Amino acid sequence: MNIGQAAKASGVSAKMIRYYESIGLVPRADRRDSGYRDYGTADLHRLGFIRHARDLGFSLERIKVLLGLWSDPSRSNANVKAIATAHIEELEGRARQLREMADALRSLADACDGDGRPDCPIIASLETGANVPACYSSGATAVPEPPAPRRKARTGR
Amino acid sequence: MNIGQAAKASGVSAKMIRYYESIGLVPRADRRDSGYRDYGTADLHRLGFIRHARDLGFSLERIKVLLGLWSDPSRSNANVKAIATAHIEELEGRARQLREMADALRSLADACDGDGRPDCPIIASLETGANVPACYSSGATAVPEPPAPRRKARTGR
DNA sequence: CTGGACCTTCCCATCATGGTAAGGTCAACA
DNA sequence: TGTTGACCTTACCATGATGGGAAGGTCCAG
Repeated sequence: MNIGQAAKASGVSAKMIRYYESIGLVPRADRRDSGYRDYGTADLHRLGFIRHARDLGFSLERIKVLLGLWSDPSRSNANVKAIATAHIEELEGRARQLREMADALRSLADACDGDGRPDCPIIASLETGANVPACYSSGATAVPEPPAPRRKARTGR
Repeated sequence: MNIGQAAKASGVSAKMIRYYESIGLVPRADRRDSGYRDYGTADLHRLGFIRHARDLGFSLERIKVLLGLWSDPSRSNANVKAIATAHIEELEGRARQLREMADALRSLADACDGDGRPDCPIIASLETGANVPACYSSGATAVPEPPAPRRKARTGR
């Protein structure tokens, strides 16, 4: 089976299949005399596994671990569950963050008339930072230089 | 004010300030004789605006537009609101997708005993794709070759 | 005058994916 | 048989937003 066929069958693009091979996520494929890669059902199975894991948002790094567990007949489902749980928390954290942003922005948008005049609470909040969640801890204008480590703090100049 | 000072005051790293300048998001900073960039309150204000927009998840591309509207005294708040609304939908879409993944994975994890044996519904679902949301439309094994465009469909070789 | 905190530019890495270009292979059809 | 065009190969570049580091210049307090 050519790489294009494998791609269609597995839902992983040919480009990605080659990439996965290059980073060692899948073993080097068999080659025909022409140099074409040749895939069998075991390869398809593995590619499908990878695609499903990607569909669940797993990073390739973690998928590598999952593949190892998959092919380990003496694996512990506790290990698998631990990886899954960690990943769930990451997903939920990211989702929460996005939701926070969306909520904050929606309340700003709700306060905006959108009647064509320049007056706009959205712009105003971007100016001042009011009602903006500051996801990256910001620091900046908020904290007044916490423990002041040992930086020279070159005063303005 | 040096770039480091501006970074601390605005919450945007020096690295990013230079990058924003290089892509034209902020105007080229004034330079002192030494070649050092020199920032004033207007610059800080602009950097703060950018940071707040980033905190709301706006892309630099969209922030460029928002900055244009910000500095346009005859802007229409309808334009601003439209950008915000589009962005809210994007954020919610992404959040929904992450949440879907998390939910799907959580139900798999809940079905996994985690008792140390190899038996694992998480691994099983990754193999078969059952209960995996297939966020990228997958196609693959699901659809039976939709309208079959006009591809030769090299049957397996 | 020296040390070290700061600045400059330039390049590289991330993560997963897509695009393109230059060239080789394969099968179907005239 | 030759042509056609769908397919394959490798290699390189791009994305978006950010961080890291190197090599070298500037500034100021002690």
